[in-house]
Formats: sequence, structure tokens, C-alpha cells
Amino acid sequence: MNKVVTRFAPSPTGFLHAGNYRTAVFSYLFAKHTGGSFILRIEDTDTARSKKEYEDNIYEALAWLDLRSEKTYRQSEHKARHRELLEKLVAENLAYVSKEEVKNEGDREEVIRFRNPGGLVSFTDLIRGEITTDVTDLGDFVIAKSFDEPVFHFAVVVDDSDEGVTHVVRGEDHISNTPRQIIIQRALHLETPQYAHLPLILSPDRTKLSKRNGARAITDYRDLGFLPDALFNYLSFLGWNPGDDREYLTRDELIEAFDISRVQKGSAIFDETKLLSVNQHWMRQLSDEDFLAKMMDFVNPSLSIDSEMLGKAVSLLKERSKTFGEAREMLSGELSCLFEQPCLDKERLTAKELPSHPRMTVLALEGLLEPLKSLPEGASPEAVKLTIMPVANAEEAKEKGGRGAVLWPLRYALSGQEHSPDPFTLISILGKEESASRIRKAIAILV
RNA sequence: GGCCCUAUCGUCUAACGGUUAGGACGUCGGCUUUUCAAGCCGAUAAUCGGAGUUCGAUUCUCCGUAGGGCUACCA
Repeated sequence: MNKVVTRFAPSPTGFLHAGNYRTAVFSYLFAKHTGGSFILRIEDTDTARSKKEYEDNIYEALAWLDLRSEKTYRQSEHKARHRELLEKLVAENLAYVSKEEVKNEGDREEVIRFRNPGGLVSFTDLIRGEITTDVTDLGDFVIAKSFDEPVFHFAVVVDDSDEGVTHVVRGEDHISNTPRQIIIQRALHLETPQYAHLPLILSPDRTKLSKRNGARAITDYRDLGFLPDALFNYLSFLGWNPGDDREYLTRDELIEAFDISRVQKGSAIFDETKLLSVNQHWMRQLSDEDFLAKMMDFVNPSLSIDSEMLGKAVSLLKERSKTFGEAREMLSGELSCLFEQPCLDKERLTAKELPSHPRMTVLALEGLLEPLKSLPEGASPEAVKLTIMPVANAEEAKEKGGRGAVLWPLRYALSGQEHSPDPFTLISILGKEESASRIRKAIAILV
């Protein structure tokens, strides 16, 4: 059997989104699983709608995703070849130049139409089995606006053949285009490749994913701080599964496990919440070094950030964020107290839902200073807890409002935040000197 | 309208014609923590409807229904 060649053929008429990308992923997985090759073809025959910025976006997105193609073609580079075959078809009277009524702006007075032989056309789809259509109703459809401007159906057939594409893996929206492409292939005496029509990816409103219904550009996911392999992992599970209970697979594992016969027939809705959880999973798999390196890409370089402290914050970041974008937010939000002095509000210092006893709070905080001194430098959160909890529990025993009467003011004094990591972790990271200093500042506010 | 495709928890999905219809995400509850997050434990929830075929249909067939796609001088 010949080596498998698949292709991804986006048109540069919009930003690459998850629907396009999922098609690329499956096409890539199918090729790589069999040791075949994957090529990229920019379908830019529609000069009116094709834009350089969209073409660049495709390259940019694929580079970020590390979806490497063996070869890259631009359809417009094959004009001479298209013209040659168009002329051949007309010479053989299999197509003809037709006079047209101009209905819309941009319409030509003459176009090239294909002489449709009509009849039943069937092909075997790798995912759906045999599909049969009567092509008679298609009529003599247009295959080119002029000899130098072939239309999609014609260009695709010629290019797939010239580029040695053996398997066309594309979206379900092309099922009804396939029969007409097959009759063009027959007229040209070209071999018909294998087809695999993927189920569509839908927006939550159940329509085909598009910019209109809120689909993000792939590059947006990059800018939001998603891991490319997380997106790859999530998307490969939209319409496919390996047949066992695994949900988190690396790219190599996906290539190994991919089996086109397990591809779903029904379309799937793109669920960003689940993507987020898959991304969180892969962020946590990262080593602290890798995590830090990726994190630095997301921190505004102009923002001076204590890299030593950032290193200490990694486990908190891994535990609390689902994207690097979120992690970056935390640096100036709930985790900001690691990098700068907290700004304290006197009212907030006394525990919530407890009678306000500033004096009691002062006593509670003062009671922590001594135990804190006994802590070794670099004590773990568990060690800190072992030291602090007895004080809090003693306070509770004295019925001054429970452990919260100590723990809340302590946490708030350290963080200045309504929500933050627990006080033990904070002390462990901040160190006993800094912690003691913050506690004294809090006391000073109260007295 | 015509043609084509599809149909299992809210979502992604598993289940050689025989399972208490399984997992994951979400949601809800509990534990833990007097914050938040995480973690652990638990719960909720599905075979679109109707006929067949069969001893037995989620699974096979047909008919409905619903959704989607195509129906361009877009791809």
C-alpha cells in the first residue's frame, strides 16, 4: 500500500478557529499514525475574500501548535496547471465556456461550466460507509470563472491529485461536495482518493462553529495562556476516543492510539469549560521549571517581578489557575501579597461574623509572635501549622470566638485579601521575619 | 423546497444483540479549611418516538420527529 498523504486545506478568508484546527488534528493524526505525511495547502483561489493577514494567522496558529506539514502549497501557485487542465476539458468538450446573465456584482459574462454526465455517484466514506447521490440535479455547474480563475471544486481535485493526496480528511460540510468532485476526477482521468468526513464541531447554539457564534481564533487560546498540547488533546477527543478510559493523552500517545474507524458520526459541541479542565491537567503535569518558563512568557516583561518569589509561588499557581493567563492575573490579584506589602483595612482585620473586638484581635495576633520566632527558617506549611494551630486552639478554648478569631486576622494581616491561600502556606513562603513584620503592622493599625 | 448526514446523562463519550447502561467535565452535597482554591468521598442525570426482526434491542431494518450540512461565478 502506498504511503498515506493527508492534507489540511484552509482558505485564508478568516482566522483559524477550533473547528478548522480539529480537522487539521485528525488529518495529522491519521497520517502520522500510519507513518504517512501531512501537507498544508492554502486555498486562496477566492482572491476577493482571501487576505494576507488570515494566511499569516494560519501559519502563526499552526506554528504555535507545532503542527508541522511536510510541504506547504498555495493554490494560487498552480494556476498554469489549472489552466492547462481546464483547456483540456474544454477541448474534449467535457466542459464549455458559457454565456451568462450577470446577476450580481462581480459576475462574469462568461464562465466555464462542467458538462455534467448525471447519474448516481457513490463513494465509500471511511467514517460513514457508502454514500450515494444523484448528481443530475447539480446541472452543469461552474468550475471556473475564467481559465485563470478556477473555482474550489476544480482546483481541489487537481491539486489533491498533483500533490499525491491519498486520503481527504475534511469536515462533514463537504459530503455533498464530494460527488461533484468525483465526476470532475473522472473527466480528468484522475484517481479518486479515500474520503473521511469528520463530524462538525458546533457552538453551544448547535450551529457550525464560526466567528459569528463566538468561536475564538486559535491564536486567542495562545494569548489566553493555553498549552498547545492541551488544546490538541481536547480537540482530538471531540468526535473520537481511544476505546479505553484514558482522557489525557500526549501527542505521541494520540498518534499511537488514533484509529479513524472510531471517529464519531454525530457532531459535537465545543465546551470551553472542559477545555479549561484539560488545560489545567496539563499545566499541573509541567515540571516547576517548565511551568516557570511558560509563566514568564505571560508576565508583562515591563513588570518587575521577584523571580525568586515567583519560583516559590509555582505550586500555588498550579493549584489555583487553569490557564497561564489566569495565573498572571493572580500575580497582581489574590497572590499579590507575595510580591508587595498588603494594604490592610481595619474593619476587615477582625474576623467576619464575629463580634468586633479589636482588643481581642490584638491579643490574638500578639500571641502569635512568640511561636513564630521558634520556627526554623524555611519551615513547610505543615510545620507552620503545627506551631500555629495550638495557639488558635487555645484561643478557641478560651471561647473568644473560635480558631477563626486567630486564623482570620492572621491570614488577612499577611495577605490583605478577602481570598488568599491559607496562613500557614503564606508564612512558609513569606518567611518568619516578613510574616512577623506584617503581623506587627496589623497590630499597629488596631491600637 | 430539494438532496445528504446525524441522534446515549446538561456537555464529550463507553458498551462482539444479553451490563445494576460505564467513565470524564459540569452541577449539587459532605469531609477538610472559620477565606478562597485544591484534595478526598458521595449524589444527581441519558439510550428522541413508533413499528418491526429476535427468546432478548442502546446496538439491526423501516417510518416518523428533531438537529445539522449542502443547495454560489465561497471554500
